Amino acid sequence: MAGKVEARKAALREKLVDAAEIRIARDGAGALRARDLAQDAGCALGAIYNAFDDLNAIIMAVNGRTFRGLGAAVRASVEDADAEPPTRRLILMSNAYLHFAIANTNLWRALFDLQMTAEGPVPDWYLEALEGLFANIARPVGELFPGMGAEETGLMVRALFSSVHGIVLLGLERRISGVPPEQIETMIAQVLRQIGRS
Amino acid sequence: MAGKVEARKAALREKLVDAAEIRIARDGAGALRARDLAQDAGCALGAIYNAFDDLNAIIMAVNGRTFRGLGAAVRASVEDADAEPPTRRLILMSNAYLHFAIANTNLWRALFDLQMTAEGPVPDWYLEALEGLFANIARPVGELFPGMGAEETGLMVRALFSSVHGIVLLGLERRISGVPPEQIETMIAQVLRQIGRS
DNA sequence: ACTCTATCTTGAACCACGTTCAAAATACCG
DNA sequence: CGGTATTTTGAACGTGGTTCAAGATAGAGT
Repeated sequence: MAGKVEARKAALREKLVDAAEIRIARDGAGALRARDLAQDAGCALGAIYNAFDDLNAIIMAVNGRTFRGLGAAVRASVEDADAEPPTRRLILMSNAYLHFAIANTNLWRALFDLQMTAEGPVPDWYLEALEGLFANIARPVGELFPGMGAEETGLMVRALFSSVHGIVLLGLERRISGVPPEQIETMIAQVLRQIGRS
Repeated sequence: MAGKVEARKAALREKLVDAAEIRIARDGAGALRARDLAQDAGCALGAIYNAFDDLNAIIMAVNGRTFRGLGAAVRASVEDADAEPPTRRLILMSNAYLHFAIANTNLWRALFDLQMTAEGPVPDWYLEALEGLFANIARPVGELFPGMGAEETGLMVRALFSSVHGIVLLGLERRISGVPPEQIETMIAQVLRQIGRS
């Protein structure tokens, strides 16, 4: 039984990430407590630090799952929409982004919270997941601006993603924006339609 | 000497906010420590809680200053630009926003960090400051879309602000965006010019 | 099967931090 | 100047992430 240790460790890691996902989804990443996690996973407090470097590493593992789900949601929103005009596809993806953020607010927020906490480099899979999102946006943008150079197109893709992200981010902050969620779709459509208007 | 106590208290408050501003600007709001602050202000640890409810209240006081500075910077950017076309004025304001964020990254970040921490309502002055920013944007937007209803215009104003905010936010996160600061202006201009194109 | 060694697991302990509070100092009033 | 109210103080409390030495366990060699 050479892999027994490995298997136990992997099982513990999975239990910890499961528990962390549930807690982050319910209470936000800032409310994650090592002692709660140990209790949920049925392990000792110190065992967490055998499986992961620190709590942040667990949050990053949860972020990995979240990013996969987000990517799938965005991709699915345009899966059968090849025939739609590019602006329409951008709006479909943005709405998918919005509804993912609404349905998983705390998990989604954790994705962009690595900012102020950690200093170290962002893991590769994180950047790759982001590039995956950008790739979806790049197709309709390329159709909208056929004459645009590659570099400028890349900037436009990032600019559009950031714009939609900003609208969703502030829009979900009801206390600040004062805008009901239904109106967020309207704002996204306003901006994207103006941009895509030929 | 009836006002002596008041004056001392006010002086302490000011010293605390000064010290907090310096520390937040240098290390970020998350690195603010009550003990450091007490040392900087030359008061006892507990005295902080005589002057303010808690550390968050000090951060909010700093946010008040930051918001005033941000509002002034944005206003100044279009002060002598009445003759410019609306799109140009939107770009001027956005660039002012960007450069304020670049020059005061940590202070600017703190403005939008009240999200996950506190639950209570946002103070009135905060919402008013935000409305002040929106009012600046509303003028050029009104000129760009003369036929638009008041409600729709309001949404467009918020949508544009959120878009620029998103571009600046992710743009300054070099680790994520991989876009050099000079390119952020380009992204803003790309989006705003597309939207304002008549 | 039985060591023996390396590894894992455990939870008490450590440290940092926000916040509180009773005592000491100070201010204000008669 | 004496007495009361307020403020200031910093030690102490509670919480929470992380560590570590001791005990438990697994796998290899015989």
